[in-house]
Amino acid sequence: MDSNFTDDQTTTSETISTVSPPVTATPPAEETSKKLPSSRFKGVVPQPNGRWGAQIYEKHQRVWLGTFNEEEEAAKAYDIAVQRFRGCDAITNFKQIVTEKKEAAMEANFLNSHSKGEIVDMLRKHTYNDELEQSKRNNTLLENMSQNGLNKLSRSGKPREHLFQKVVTPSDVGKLNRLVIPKQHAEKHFPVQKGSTSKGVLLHFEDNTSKVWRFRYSYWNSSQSYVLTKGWSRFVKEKNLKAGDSVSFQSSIGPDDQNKTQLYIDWKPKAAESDVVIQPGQLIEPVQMLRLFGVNISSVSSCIGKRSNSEMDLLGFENCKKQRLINVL
DNA sequence: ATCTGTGTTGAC
DNA sequence: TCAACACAGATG
Repeated sequence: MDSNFTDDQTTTSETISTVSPPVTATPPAEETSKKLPSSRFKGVVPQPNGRWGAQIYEKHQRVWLGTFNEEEEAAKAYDIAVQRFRGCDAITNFKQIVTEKKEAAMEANFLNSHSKGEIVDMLRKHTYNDELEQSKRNNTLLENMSQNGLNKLSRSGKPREHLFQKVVTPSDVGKLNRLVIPKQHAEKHFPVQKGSTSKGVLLHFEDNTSKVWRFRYSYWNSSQSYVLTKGWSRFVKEKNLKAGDSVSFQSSIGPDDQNKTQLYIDWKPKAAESDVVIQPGQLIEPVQMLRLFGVNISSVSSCIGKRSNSEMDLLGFENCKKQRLINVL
């Protein structure tokens, strides 16, 4: 049947032309017609339009990791996901080039401090790299300022749960007075009755100075988007938010307890591409550079750093029981 | 109209 | 678990 093996590269003579012999026509296994080319990477599947999808399986279910222009990018996305999902012993597409212990530890910490859903979301939106870099900078900053794990506790000492983070778009900080909440996050963390038109609800958020912000939260049928509207522009103004900066949301108690959950909002400026040495105590100026998305997901890595429990939802990890705990920090 | 990513199935 | 395949539904 399939004489269409070897989708090798070797640009052999490709008679792409419209030959189409009337005889049973052995499909070229490429180009438009039928068979999509298989990927040589694990977790990567072809898309009808020539792009590549990444996916990983867990509990008999597929978790979609997004689509990518390059096969290699999709493979890298899978690599990141598989390490978050299955830990350090997971098989990846690319060899893990551990540049520096510190870097590796930072990425490991980054992975461990985000839920699977958050990592998947970053991969889908192609923002993983950006967020990782920001995380690294923040870690460095915190490190310089000494003191440890104050990032997970609110000032009042109550434990916070990170809900999600968004890199704000130009329109989020423009004159529209609205912040679009990515659908996935909105429906997970800020449930609202979709049918009940645009009245929305009033949500209270506390910022890192204990100031309380009230935003109207509603669903816009016209754009099929969840948005924070009334009150948002004031936040943008006071914090001097610029496109590329990030806003993040946390909650105090369990995510299910809608009633008593205290919500928090935080923000951080867009990290610069390189350099920018921040001295301890120095004020951080929001960077005004505007980039689209990150370039490539380079060296994924490492399982240095221990995995903190902190998660009830995941099924057991078989691996990772004997991780070397290297203290880098 | 285009494309994503889900439904589904069968192999490993 | 995994990818191949088809296409419903999301997106622009």
